[in-house]
Amino acid sequence: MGRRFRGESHHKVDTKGRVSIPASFRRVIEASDPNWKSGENPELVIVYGDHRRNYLECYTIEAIEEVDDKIDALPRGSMQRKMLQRLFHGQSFPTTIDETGRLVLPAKLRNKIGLEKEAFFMAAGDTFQIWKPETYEEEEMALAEKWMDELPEGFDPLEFLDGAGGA
Amino acid sequence: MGRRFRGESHHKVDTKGRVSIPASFRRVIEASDPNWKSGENPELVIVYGDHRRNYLECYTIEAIEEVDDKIDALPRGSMQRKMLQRLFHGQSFPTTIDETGRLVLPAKLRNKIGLEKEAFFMAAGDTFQIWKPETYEEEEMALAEKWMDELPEGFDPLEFLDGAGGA
DNA sequence: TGTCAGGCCATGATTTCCCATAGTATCCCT
DNA sequence: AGGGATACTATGGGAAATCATGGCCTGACA
Repeated sequence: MGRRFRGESHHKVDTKGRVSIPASFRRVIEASDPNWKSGENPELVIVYGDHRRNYLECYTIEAIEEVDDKIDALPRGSMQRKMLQRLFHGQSFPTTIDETGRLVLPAKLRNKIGLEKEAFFMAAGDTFQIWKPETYEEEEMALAEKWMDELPEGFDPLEFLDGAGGA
Repeated sequence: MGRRFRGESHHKVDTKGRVSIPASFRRVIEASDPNWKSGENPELVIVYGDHRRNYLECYTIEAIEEVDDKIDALPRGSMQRKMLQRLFHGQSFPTTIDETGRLVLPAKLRNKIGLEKEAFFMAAGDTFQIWKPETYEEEEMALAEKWMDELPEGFDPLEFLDGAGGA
């Protein structure tokens, strides 16, 4: 995996669905697009998934190619392959970052996650996610809190770094 | 493999069987037709298969040539070769995309998959599929749901990317 | 001579492209 | 360290191009 995304931030979404993406993310996207040359618009792939997923996951070209290769390696006709193809080939949207550093989210994608005036960006390793801010706060924060609460008293999540237990 | 198809969408089918195909698919079809020149109509091959198949699978020229080569490599007279020839040479229909970006599906093909007013397009790697929307939702989604339900609790299909087990 | 398919034009809706502005961070020079 | 000059960031607006779709016209064929 090349460079990683880091950080989180909020950005305005205009009436045409345009959103600036965090400047630091741009560097990673450029570096992870094998065809990108300075002055051009780097590509990326947005995977939106089925109705159960309420955020958009953005893959760099390198990241999505890695996924594609793994899919190609699965037996043709297998259910696993079919499902992953549906998700990564069907329920995805290839796009580019324009010269002003913006991404255009078509109405279909905005509606899917209920995006309106503002978007929340969150880094997740070699991908990043776009959330409707309210959804993120309500659902994800609640989930994370719940999970943390279930940990044994005095347990520091950092311990997971070294492979401590837990499902 | 050249560029991949990505995305899914719905399009109207008019009384003559004309359907717009997703603009992004056109770019891939053009790029994957070795004879295509800007301003001309790119070619592709629709494989419809036997009565058991209820969708149309569309191959770019490059993709179908790859298939043809593989068939040619099989022993003449072998059953496999015969079957694949029937499927890919017999039960298929070469066509082009017209200048307004539409494909014409002959009545025979529309009837075969029950296509009426609307068609559902779904990318699948180096091919894409055309479904009657209802068929797709009912049959495929049901299959998928069933399959997902049978997975162990808390199992994320993404784990298949890394070769996790399961039939 | 009615029907049907193919080719061509028409139109509204999106999307893309290009330009504009204000605010911040950065740099550089003395 | 001051003080601009410069570069980059975040956002907006309008014009132009493209898309999806419908309708018409015409020639072929029965």
